[in-house]
Amino acid sequence: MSVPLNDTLLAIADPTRRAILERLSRGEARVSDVAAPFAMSLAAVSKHVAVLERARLLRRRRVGREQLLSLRPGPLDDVTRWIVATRTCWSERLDTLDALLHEAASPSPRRRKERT
Amino acid sequence: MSVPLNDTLLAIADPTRRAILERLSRGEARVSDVAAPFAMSLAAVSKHVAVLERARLLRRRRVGREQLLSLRPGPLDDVTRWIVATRTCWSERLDTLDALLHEAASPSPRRRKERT
DNA sequence: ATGTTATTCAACCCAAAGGTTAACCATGAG
DNA sequence: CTCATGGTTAACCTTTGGGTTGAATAACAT
Repeated sequence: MSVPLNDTLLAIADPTRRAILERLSRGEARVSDVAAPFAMSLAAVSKHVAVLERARLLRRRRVGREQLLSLRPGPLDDVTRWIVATRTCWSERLDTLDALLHEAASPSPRRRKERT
Repeated sequence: MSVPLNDTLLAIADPTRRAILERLSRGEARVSDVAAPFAMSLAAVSKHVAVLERARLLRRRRVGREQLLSLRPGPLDDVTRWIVATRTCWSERLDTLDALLHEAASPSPRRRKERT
């Protein structure tokens, strides 16, 4: 039942939805509450909430005719994991090492317009 | 010179672009190299690279007629920061705390008054 | 000079995303 | 029952995003 990374990223790659999550990070709220700060229709916010729900980033709890939304940050961990994995795998140090090797190995430096 | 969080998230919210970044995390590569694994035109990949470049997630280094691309993971840190900030602010423990309080404090939890 | 390689650019196409309004369900209040 | 409240759904519109192809640019090889 784990959520595809892409769904998670698509979900948070929108300012409105991030604001919703931030709001929920300060406690439960109804859809209307969450919608209040935005200059858009309730229907639009409802759609955003649906996207976040499909991405398992929030949970709905029906209480009578209202629905209390609460944050479910679990899927965000996969994002963090991807970032960590991508940014630390070889990359940087090896990058600079590579640059050093290139400089050292090439006797004829073409032009040094390159900026680092 | 910092990049808007939204640009960073939009940039990595695409499987092709993530694959490009993963490729670059294993070292520099030319656009053609990066394009090879994909079943799409070079022009399409070139556009993806442009998106990543605008998001400051990679750097281009012109060497003759080729362009060496290398990872620039800096902006990803802002993503991590946002995730940490969002997921740790109140939320979880308070969620469970809230649940506990409801269970413990109200033997007959009819409803919570919130008439606004 | 001519051609080849590496890459971008321009003009399109199509699908998806984000928004709107209006109609539609539920539930709680009177 | 009736009505207002809270929210979703449906139909629609417009903008954006990802893809294509074909021509353009730029550097190197011959």
